[in-house]
Amino acid sequence: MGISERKKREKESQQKRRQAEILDAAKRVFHRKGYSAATVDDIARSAELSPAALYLYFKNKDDIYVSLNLQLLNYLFERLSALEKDKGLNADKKVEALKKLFYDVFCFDHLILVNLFHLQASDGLQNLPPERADRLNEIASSCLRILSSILEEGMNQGLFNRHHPTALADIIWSTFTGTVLWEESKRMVNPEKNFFKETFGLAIDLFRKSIQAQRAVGSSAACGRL
Amino acid sequence: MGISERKKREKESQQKRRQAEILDAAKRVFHRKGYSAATVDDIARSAELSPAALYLYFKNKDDIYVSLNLQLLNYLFERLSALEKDKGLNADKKVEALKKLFYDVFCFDHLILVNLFHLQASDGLQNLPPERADRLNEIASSCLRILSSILEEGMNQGLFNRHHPTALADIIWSTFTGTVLWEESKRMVNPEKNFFKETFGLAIDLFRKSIQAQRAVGSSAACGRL
DNA sequence: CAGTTAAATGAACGGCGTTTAGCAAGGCAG
DNA sequence: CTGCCTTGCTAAACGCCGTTCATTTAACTG
Repeated sequence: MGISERKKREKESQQKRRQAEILDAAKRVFHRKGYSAATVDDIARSAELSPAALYLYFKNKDDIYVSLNLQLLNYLFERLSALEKDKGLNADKKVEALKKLFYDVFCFDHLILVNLFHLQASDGLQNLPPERADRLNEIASSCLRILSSILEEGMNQGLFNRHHPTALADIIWSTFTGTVLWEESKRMVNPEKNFFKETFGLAIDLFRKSIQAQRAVGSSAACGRL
Repeated sequence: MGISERKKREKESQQKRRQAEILDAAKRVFHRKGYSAATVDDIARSAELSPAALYLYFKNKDDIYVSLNLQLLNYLFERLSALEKDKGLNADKKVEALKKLFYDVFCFDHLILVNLFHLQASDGLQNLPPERADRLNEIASSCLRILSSILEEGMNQGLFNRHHPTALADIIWSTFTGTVLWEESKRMVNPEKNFFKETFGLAIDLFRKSIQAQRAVGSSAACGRL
């Protein structure tokens, strides 16, 4: 039984390795050709497998694609978790740290990121294995939850004016999403320019300023939500 | 010659009418099924034409789609133009008016809007007739230009702190894009909820507050109470 | 060596965007 | 009316691509 155990383990790890190989190949192809132009044949060839083989490890093309997105969301989640737990920073500093954090996520793989957002509100999520769709939603809302808890922390510390934390988190996320898409779109005309870092950095700076409680000038402190 | 002129005119207007009919039919289908699920057959059936007939009036499916988006962008452009020229509002009030303006654009056709943004940074724009692609870029950058000129006006009036106007315009546009996508994405889980107006309104309020020159913060603006 | 299982494939299927060759109807000259 | 041309449209076919299935190959077991 020890032997059959080992075999089972080896089999599983072998399968995971294949999956990872396919994902790597897919990533290369998606990079080169974009989502819709990349064919399953391309991915298969890049992975040195037959197209049919991919369907032993993924349900369909979208599934491959979403799996790549999950890698990226996982990275985002890890970074956000670490930031949330960081005792050395107050909430305001944490918001400032979002500049670098999201920039790193952007650098992690900005092409995948663009298509993640495309997927976000599209109809492409309907024929996914439900387990994968659930995981996607779960991790996305975890990230949002962390954001809003950081903001709430700031309000409780008296650093930020009171607003609905969820709404603020939505705004941060929307700004991130929109900036990635818009800057990427501009890059299709001017491929060499990349202003994501500057634009998003400025957006976060303005955002911080707009929610910071101003102790000296009393009037703004009364700002309430809704 | 008068006769052949008239015939020519009649023919052209007849063609335009067909185009408009097709676009209306396409709009209905895209609404019902979304972009990728909608087939050319669906659109043709809805327009009571054969699929092949559509290709007499549009280059391909994407072309039909982009033409719909152009209608929407035109609407946005008209509204922005009117706002820019409005003598009754100072720059700060104009920025505040963006809340309603963008909300109206959202209401104009939020499903088309979502897909406009999908298209924005995707590879779907490569096989368009260049005339259409140019028009798309042209109108989009016109809108951005108006935004940034409103902001610059505010800076010159001493209402706003100095920033790169283009960067600020990008931020507004990105926030709009991102909010539409994110709220639409949330609506796929909870179809009855729609927080676009509130979220985007708050985002604009915060944005205004963050760029307002301190002195000028009089009665009108200060806190983003909705 | 036979039997079983796992991994992978080649070939085919079906949907869909697109193209092409050709048809029907109306105008117009003779 | 007849033959011909133009205009607007279509039926059928093409080709690409995602996906599936029957089959093969290889490895392991007893």
